[in-house]
Amino acid sequence: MKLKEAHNEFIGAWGSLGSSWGVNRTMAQIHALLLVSIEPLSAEDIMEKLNISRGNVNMNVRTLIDWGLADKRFVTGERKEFFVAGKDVWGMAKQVARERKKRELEPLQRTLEKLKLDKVNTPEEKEFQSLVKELGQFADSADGLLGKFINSKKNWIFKLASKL
Amino acid sequence: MKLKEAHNEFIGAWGSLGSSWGVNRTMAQIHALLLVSIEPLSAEDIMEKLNISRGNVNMNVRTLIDWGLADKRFVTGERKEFFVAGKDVWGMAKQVARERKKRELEPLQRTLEKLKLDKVNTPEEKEFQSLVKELGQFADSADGLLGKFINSKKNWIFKLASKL
DNA sequence: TTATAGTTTCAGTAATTATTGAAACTAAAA
DNA sequence: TTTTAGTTTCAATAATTACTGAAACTATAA
Repeated sequence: MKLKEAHNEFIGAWGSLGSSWGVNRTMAQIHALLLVSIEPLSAEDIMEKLNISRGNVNMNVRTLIDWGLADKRFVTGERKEFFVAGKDVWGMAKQVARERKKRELEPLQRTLEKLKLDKVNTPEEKEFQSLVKELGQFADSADGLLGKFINSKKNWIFKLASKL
Repeated sequence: MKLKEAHNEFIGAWGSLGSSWGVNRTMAQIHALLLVSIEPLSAEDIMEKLNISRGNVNMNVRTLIDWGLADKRFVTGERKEFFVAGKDVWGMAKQVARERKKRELEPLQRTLEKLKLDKVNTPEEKEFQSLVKELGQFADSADGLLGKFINSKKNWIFKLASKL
C-alpha cells in the first residue's frame, strides 16, 4: 500500500470510527489528518484536503484543542495559524478517557446521587433503592479505575493487562 | 422523593445518558422502565408509559434482547409477550462492554491491520508506520483488558480498583 | 376454515445533528 | 486612519438518525 492511499484509508476509518466513539466524523477526520501530517497544517490546508468549509474546520479544530488532542502552532514568517496533533498515542487515549469520563460517567453519578426516596417500605421501593445503590457502586468503581488510568504513566495499561 | 417521581427521573436520566453511551434514547428509556418494574411489561404497557408507538417499542425491545439486556417472558394465562430486564448491574455492564468492544474496538483493530505500507523509507513513512503500530498495540491491550472484564466474575472490578 | 389477538416490517415523516457560506469581527501593516 | 489577511460566529440548509402508523404477517381459538 502506498503512503497516500494508507493516509486516506486511515483518515476515512478514523472518521467513521469517530461516530461510534462519540466524536463527529469531521472532527475525527481532521484529527487523523493532523496525526499523519509531519508538517503543521493551516485551516486552508485542512479545508482543501478534506473538502470542508472554513466554519466547519474552525469549529472542529477548536473542539480538538479543547479536548487536548491538537495545538495551535505559529510558524515563523507566517501570519496564519497552523495546527498539529499530539503524536503520543498514550496521551491521546488519556485525553479521550478524560472527556468520556466527564461526559458519560459523571452525569450518571450526579443523577444517581439525587435519587433518594423519602421512605423505603414496599418491595418496589426496596428494589429501586438497591438498583440505584448498585449502579452507584459500579459507577464509582469505574470512575476510580478511569481516574487511575488518566493519571497513570505510559505503559500502565500494558502492565495491567499482563498482570491479569 | 416519591417512588413514582424517582422512577420518572431515573427513566429520563437513563434516556438522556443513553445517547452519550451510544444507545438511542428510546431504547435506554425502555430499559430503564423495565429495570424499575417488578412486574414484566407488555408492549402495550411500554407504549402507554413512554408514549411511543408500537413499532418503536418492538424495534427497541428487540435490540435490548439482542444486547442481552432484556428477555421475553410468557405469563401464564396471557397470550401476549411480556418483557423483563436483567436486574443484575454487573451482568448489564458486561453486556454493554461486550457490545462496545464489538462496535468500537474491533473495527479499529481490523482497519489498522490492513494499513501495511509497501516500503518504509522516508521519514513520513516511518512516522506513519510507527503511529499505526502504536495504535495497534494500544487497541490490543484495551481489547485484552475488556475481554478479561467481560469474562470476569462479579466484583472483579472492585478488586481491581482496590488493587491499584 | 375463518375470526381474532398479537407481532413485525417498512415507507414516509419528524426530530436531531452537522455543515455551509457569508457577514461580523480582530489584528497587523501600509 | 484605511487596507488587508485572517478568524469566528451563526442563521439557513443538508444529512443523518429515529419514530410513527398502517399494512402484512403469524399463531391460536372458535
